[in-house]
Amino acid sequence: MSEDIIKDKEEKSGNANFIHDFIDEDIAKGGQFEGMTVHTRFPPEPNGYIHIGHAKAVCINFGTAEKYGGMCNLRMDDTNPTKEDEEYVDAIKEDIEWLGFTWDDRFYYASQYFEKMYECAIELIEKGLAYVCELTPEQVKEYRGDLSSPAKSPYRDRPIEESLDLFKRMRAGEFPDGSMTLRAKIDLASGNFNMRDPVLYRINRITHHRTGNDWCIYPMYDFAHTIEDAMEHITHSLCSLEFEAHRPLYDWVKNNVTLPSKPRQIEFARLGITNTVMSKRKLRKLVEDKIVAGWDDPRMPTICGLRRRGYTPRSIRNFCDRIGVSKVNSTVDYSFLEFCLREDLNETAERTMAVIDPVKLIITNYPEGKTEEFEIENNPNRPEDGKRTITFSRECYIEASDYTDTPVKGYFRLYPGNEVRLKTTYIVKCTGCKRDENGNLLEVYAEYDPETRGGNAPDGRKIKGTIHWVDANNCAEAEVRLYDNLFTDPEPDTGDKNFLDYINPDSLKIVKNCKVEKSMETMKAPKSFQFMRQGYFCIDSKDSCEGHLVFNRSVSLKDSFKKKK
RNA sequence: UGGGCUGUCGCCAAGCGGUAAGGCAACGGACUUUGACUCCGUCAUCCCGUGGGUUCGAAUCCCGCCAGCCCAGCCA
Repeated sequence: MSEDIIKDKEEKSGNANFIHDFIDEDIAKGGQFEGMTVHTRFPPEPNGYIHIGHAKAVCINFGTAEKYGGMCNLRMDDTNPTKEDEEYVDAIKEDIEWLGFTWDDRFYYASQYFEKMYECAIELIEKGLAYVCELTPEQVKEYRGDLSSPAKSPYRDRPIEESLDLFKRMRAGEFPDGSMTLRAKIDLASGNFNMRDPVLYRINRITHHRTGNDWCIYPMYDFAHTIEDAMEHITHSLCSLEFEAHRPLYDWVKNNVTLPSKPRQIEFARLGITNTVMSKRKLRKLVEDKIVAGWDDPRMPTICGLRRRGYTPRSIRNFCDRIGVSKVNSTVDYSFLEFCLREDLNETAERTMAVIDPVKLIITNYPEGKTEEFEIENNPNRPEDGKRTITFSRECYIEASDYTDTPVKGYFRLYPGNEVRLKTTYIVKCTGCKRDENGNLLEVYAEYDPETRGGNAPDGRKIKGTIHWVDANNCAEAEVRLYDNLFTDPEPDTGDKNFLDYINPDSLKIVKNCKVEKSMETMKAPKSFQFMRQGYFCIDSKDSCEGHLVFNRSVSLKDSFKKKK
């Protein structure tokens, strides 16, 4: 990660982080972490695209390693071939890389430890800590017991030699799928169901995307994950809160199997965002039901969706950093994510003028056929971004909302008799407009003051309104996509709500025939633009956001104007 | 009902016994060649889920209660 980002973190986040406190304690007391540098990992299961919730986990794991001068591995947790596919692996790597994190050569698959895991299982059996169970899935469920009564497991006292033999034959493929499992012998009466002799291995004949048909038995998460972490010498395994109840099992495996290290698992709260669903199941439903165009639809909270929406890697990283790390279930306001983006764009995005709802403005006293050139800064906040040349002539396009016949108090854009500045060029005085028989605005007329080239009045008169425009004789046409939240309910993801009932029918509006500066034609993107609140436009080039147009008037200012009335 | 975890402003979040940081949102105002941005101000004063207790002093320690979340996949 680059220095500016580290600096950002220090400056922008005043939040403490309890994980750091734990690690500080571990370092201080030495013990199992004596002489070890902090080592973390991000272990996604390659069964879908990663979203902003994963980004939080990525930032925490990579960020923690970085803070302590350690390393963070990227590991595909592919222990269940039923759900996984190699196609997601590349997508996940691409998204994490885009976020700005690197893992160098520390990229692993859980499946590469299958042989080691098998050996660990043998060790447990030999120690009398695991046994082969022949209960059917239904029976296991039936025997599990409940809150007040312990589980039953008729095979747990099977002789070690017998379990050993059976387990080897399970691996050899002698038994059908689902007929047997390897179970840990822990505590059938535990209040924690995860400790009631949990399954360690199941038989499942499915071709694995990495190991093909080498295996017909696959390890379960709790058993496998602990071994993966230990094999990679992970010191701190940072995961989300729902694994809290699994920690005793993680520790059990860690303490009963001979492993190269003993990692510590620390859990943090996962991310929720208002008006958004974050569960993979629900996101998949949105894609399958064609409610959105795909996983990378700009309304999706996926990293690839946010990328097309115009989010920058830095804005997402800053967001993840500033929401803090705690154990409280929380739902962050979408407006906070937007704030983090605006903050970044305001600083870095190059501006271009564009008109969404164009109406022609004719400057009646400007010579026909004449064209002038003006230099305009690409980013007023960053002179080093240079300037570009735009043209000005007798006709230009302005927003229809920048004209009114009858101004209400506080309106200081165009109306008959009023003066307004066309950004960077001249001050013009409105002289009227033309409408069709239905009252639709066709053209607006104005006269310019030749003495005000550059937008300054020699007599020092104040001009309250400045509006954006594009040269009608030198512009391009574009389609603009206006995006809003996909859901109308703040928490479509929770409770017994049917999240599909809260789909926002206005989450996408396509506006054609928008006018944009000619220079935008030369940008790589197709003529399609996305829109975000506060007037930031992005050019949607399918894979990435090629640029941003900052354009304040049309929505946010209209809104604030309404409020002032 | 068993086990685990959590409760500080509308939303995040500091605080770790000494008298409630910060950010977002909101609301005022100043400034402004995009009514944006920026800047200034307001925003928990019988209070930190709640009831007790300990203490000179508690959001912070102790006990009880209430609320919410997670766990009974051969998912992760």
